[in-house]
Amino acid sequence: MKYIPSDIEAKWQKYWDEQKSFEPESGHEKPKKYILSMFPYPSGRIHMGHVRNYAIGDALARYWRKRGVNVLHPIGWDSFGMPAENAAIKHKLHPKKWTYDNIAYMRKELSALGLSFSRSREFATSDPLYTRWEQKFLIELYEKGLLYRESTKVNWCESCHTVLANEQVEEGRCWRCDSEVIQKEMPGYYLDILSYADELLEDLKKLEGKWPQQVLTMQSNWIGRSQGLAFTFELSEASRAKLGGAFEGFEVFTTRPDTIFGVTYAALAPEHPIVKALIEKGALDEETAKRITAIANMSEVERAKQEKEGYPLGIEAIHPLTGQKVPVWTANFVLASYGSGAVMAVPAHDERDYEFATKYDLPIKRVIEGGDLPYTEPGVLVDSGEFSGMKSEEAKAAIIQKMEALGKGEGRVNYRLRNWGISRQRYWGAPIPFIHCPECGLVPEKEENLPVTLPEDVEITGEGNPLESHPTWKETVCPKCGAKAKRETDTMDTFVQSSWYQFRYATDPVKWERTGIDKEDARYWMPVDQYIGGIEHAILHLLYARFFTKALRDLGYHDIDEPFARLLTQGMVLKDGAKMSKSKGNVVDPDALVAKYGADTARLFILFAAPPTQELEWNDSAVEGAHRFLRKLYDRAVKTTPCEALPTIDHGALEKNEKEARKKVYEALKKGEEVYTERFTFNTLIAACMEALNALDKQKNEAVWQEGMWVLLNLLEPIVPHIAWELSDRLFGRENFGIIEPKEEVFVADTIGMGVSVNGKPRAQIEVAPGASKEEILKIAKAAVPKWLEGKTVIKEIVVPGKLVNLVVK
RNA sequence: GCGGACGUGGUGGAAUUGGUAGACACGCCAGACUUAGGAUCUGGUGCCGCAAGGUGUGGAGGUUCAAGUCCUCUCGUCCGCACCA
Repeated sequence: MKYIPSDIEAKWQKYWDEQKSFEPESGHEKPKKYILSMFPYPSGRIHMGHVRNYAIGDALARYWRKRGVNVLHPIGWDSFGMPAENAAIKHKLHPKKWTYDNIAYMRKELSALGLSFSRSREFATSDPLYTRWEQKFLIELYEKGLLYRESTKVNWCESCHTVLANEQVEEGRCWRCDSEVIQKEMPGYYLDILSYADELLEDLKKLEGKWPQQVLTMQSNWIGRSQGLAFTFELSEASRAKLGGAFEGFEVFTTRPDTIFGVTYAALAPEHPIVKALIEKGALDEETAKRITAIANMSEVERAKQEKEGYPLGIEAIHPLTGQKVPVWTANFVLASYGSGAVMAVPAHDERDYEFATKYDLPIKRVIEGGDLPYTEPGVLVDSGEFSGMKSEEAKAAIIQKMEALGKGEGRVNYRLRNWGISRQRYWGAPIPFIHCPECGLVPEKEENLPVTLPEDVEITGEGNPLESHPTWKETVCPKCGAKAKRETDTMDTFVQSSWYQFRYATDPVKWERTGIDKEDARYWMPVDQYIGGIEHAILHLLYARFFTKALRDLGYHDIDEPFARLLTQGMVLKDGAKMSKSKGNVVDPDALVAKYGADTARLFILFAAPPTQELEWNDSAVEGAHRFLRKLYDRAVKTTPCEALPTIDHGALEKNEKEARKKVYEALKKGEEVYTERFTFNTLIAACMEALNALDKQKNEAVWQEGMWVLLNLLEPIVPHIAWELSDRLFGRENFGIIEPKEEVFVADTIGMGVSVNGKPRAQIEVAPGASKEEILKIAKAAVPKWLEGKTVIKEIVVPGKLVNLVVK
């Protein structure tokens, strides 16, 4: 009988479909596992990255299912987004049709891989029912003050014609299309992620050891919490007069209040209101004013590349503790977007201030003892009035306290994190359910009118927002007063949808229709026990999803703090050392691979070639190798006699090769436990199975073969399910798909191999009886290496039972 | 610049607590079977050497009876952050 993957795979896929084999049980009594691979964007076809992602998730889901655990392993579609509109422009297809056609096609592709997804919970984020609940959440967040609308400078992508969140700008470029991002003043909706900043940071500790350290570090840096002192620099009287009394002073923030006595100047961002006012009043010479305006128009990224540059503003601020006057400058390195856009400058203890002071010949005053300037380490204060002699930490607290007592400042925490701008000026997204009423202002849509859906008859040109230019869609009435009003035409960032989809899956589909997230279901299934996805989402999606989970908790929808208990970040799939991409022409098509070798080979290779967290280099001949193993497994199984139960074997009566084969089989079984539950290094498990099959091949005992197949097919089922179900069905009626306990007797060896080293160099191999004493082992060891002991004295003997003997000689 | 990860045969990778480095696989070499083979099977394969033996985990030191594993320095690759006061 020949191994024909296509026949076997079609047969079992049909069976699983008909039997609804992978639906979770609705009861909440059994132990559960929620295994989730990040859902795909329906771009048209699946790629190898998907295959890897879902092969890992499927292996875990199938493993737990065999252990009798209630498993939720869902799939869905992150189906709103720009590419659908780009396709509409290019191919004259409606975004909705394009999207749902893609979903249908990709669903087939995934089915062909034999993935054990729950079909009943599949959905797309563009489904109106999903939008309905999402809009409801948004309105509730608004009512709670966690969503607001404001006009401010935003990141605008000229190519995508839309606003981007801070997280979606990478080195000044759009995360999706890589074109340059400009700053533009625009109104938009913001989610107050900042009010969760502390919790988001604090809860990273709970994920320690369960998420990759790298991701935790990235999130922590992104949140960027810093603690310090905020205080107001009052302007001198003359300076106030110069500004026409419009400003009393300006606020600054510092994390080093201990260096406050070292302040020799203050610096404002070029777009600071005081700078603007001075320019408007003509208080600065024309040349300088021009230059400052030019800097203010540069992006932060551009500015970062420039040398430090600044100009004296001709005004003075009063030091809050010494009363001395310090000059106020504007400088290109002061960020308008952080803190209050102004800083106190301590050149002696800050590298940037030092560089600037040196360039413009500003005074430098040391207030911390220590090495060469600029000295940025903490230390003992000098020349700091009543605080001299204190250590930095102590002084920080004392100075904050003093400033608070004087009413001149306060201890404050600042974050690098900004609030999440969710407005997008695009068509193919979830509408933001608000209405602009000339009388009542911003009004949420009534709940019974949800979801606010997209109009179907739109023209998509890539220019402007199609909802804005639609003739009638935005015309509506105010839900409050009934007057004529306009609908909001912004749609939501698609990251909103992926921030809570884990709750959609966790809810029974029938309950979902009626009530949205079900608290009891969420309590049972959440959090996701194992989440699997690419490292590229380390900040964006994973931070948003953590935030949204907490926000929904506080709206009362569930009581989970963190959505993903464990996270595995898979490595990329490469070919010729580069990421697969159409433009490089190095794409390996999963469909073609499945057609040629079958899904099992594709899955086996992708899990065997590298541990899941590492990059995986594609190798066609290694795929052949994986296929060869499956053919061999099939061939040997066909030659094995079927049986109904695990055969009983008298281990003591076996030949050496037979014992060895059993040992390898049960070693593989033990490895399986570890790999499926803790380590996820499927490559080592597959290697162990290969070793076991090789060892079985070296003996002919029928019962040993039966037992070997019984165990190996069980172990391999999560990885190569079709062939495993087929063979197990024929040989054992699938009775072997349960928990198999390792048989300890096979690990009791007649003799144990040990290495003998002399002066640390391996010289010989010996075989000793299992219970041999140290003396006996040494005797055998010495007899094995006469050549190396001749004429020498043994001065030290080290015996590590079962491992090696090391003789130190002189 | 700062932070992190990694560096093992021709290749992908094993080595879980310091204890026989290179499991497993790819490739390659030789042979068997065959009309043929890019099928299958057998054997070999870190490097140098006919061998004995030597040598070997990016490099240099160190700790230890023993180091891929621990420590110090250094080189390289990749990733993240990048004036955040």
